[in-house]
Amino acid sequence: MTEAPAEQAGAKRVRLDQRMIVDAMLRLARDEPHARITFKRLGEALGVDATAMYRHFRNKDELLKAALDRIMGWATEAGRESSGTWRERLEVHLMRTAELALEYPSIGAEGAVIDSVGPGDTSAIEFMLEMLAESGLRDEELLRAYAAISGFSLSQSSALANDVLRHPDAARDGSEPWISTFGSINLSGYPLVNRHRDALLAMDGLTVYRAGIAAILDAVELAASR
Amino acid sequence: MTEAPAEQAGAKRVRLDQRMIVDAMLRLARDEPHARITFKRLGEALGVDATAMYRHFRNKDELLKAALDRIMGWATEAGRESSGTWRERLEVHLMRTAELALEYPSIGAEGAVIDSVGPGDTSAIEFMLEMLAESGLRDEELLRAYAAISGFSLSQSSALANDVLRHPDAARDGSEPWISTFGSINLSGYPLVNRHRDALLAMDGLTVYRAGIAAILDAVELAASR
DNA sequence: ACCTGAACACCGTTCAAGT
DNA sequence: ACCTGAACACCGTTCAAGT
Repeated sequence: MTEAPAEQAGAKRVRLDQRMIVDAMLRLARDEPHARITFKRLGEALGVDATAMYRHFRNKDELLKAALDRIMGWATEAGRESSGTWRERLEVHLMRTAELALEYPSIGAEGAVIDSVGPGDTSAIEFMLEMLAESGLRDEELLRAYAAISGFSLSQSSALANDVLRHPDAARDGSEPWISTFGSINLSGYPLVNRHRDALLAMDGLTVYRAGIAAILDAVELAASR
Repeated sequence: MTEAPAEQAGAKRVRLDQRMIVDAMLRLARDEPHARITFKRLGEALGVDATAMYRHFRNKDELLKAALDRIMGWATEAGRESSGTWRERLEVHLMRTAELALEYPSIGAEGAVIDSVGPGDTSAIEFMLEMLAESGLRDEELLRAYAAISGFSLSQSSALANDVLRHPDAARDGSEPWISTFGSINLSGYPLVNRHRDALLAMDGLTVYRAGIAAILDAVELAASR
């Protein structure tokens, strides 16, 4: 569609650095939500050869890691800037995580695959531990709660992002159905599925995410109250 | 390594069907846990050209869907054959789901990406609804619980499988660390991460899975008791 | 020191040709 | 009716050559 847009028209040779590349990658992820990012597209967007990125990142995984870390940092900022109870602030952070995964699908999709462990990721862990410590949990219980929450949040956000990425006509607000169809299956053999058929098909991705978060946080409150 | 093994040495022309292809794919997924399955490898294993599969499946996604549905069916069988309380039986099913994803990494990795919606998948939904109905939950609460559990189980199992798939030396029993390293990050800026550093690094994938399942089922019991 | 561009070893998928 | 094999349009990655 768009002609290869050299970012600065005058510049003969573009001077790259890691920051610029990650910026371009994030921009691309947001602008082309239904396409996996390739070095070719990235190079076009930066006005640079497709292989130029290898001067600054060992491989594509390292690049994705850096981009993912930025997103994790943003999600943590949202949590830090919020006010309210520990649960409300944790929910702000977790919802922002899913929103950002949906906004940058090709990055968010990697959330379950890569552990970035940069400053953004580490600050997210710190924030979650902080909120859970406020709930009253300690030691092993604290860590189990962190595991449950971060595991769910990352892997389910990644699933939501993958859904957008793979379906060219998918909405980006988490409103894609969790179960798209029962196809040609005769549901008479599955009485409960049959009874709840319409409700199951009406359930969207973000609803599933919210349900998981709510359940886990209910369990955290229960454990903390004992 | 291995020479292209035509399955039946005598057969001039191999006669394919969907079942054979899915069988071969599952065998390959189990035997080569650190490699994504390609049509080339699948064709070699079946003694057939790489493009022969297109007679039986529209594309690779449809094939993966069929294989995933088989796995979901097995996980459901494990739950059905178990005895005990609804929670114990549900746990059997959920643990089996993760185990199978780890045993067939290249199939399990797709669990969060594809909704198979074949008989295996549908029977899994039916089983989960059945167990949750036994807990006493009804209607919206039942569906929210189902959403939380199936969302977590599928997406987190898929994350575990991806971990095996992408790391050539990864163990296949879920014992891969959830956080592999804090790299070069100076943890003095993250006091809680720093305090729990060793415990965080000691946490493995299956522990995270168990923690999530336990939390969600605790919440289900809490909701059911009201 | 850093970017280019040819080259390599793959992928999934299509399609005309075989049997 | 079903499998073959050449061909296509991609990928990530390497490396010698440029500047």
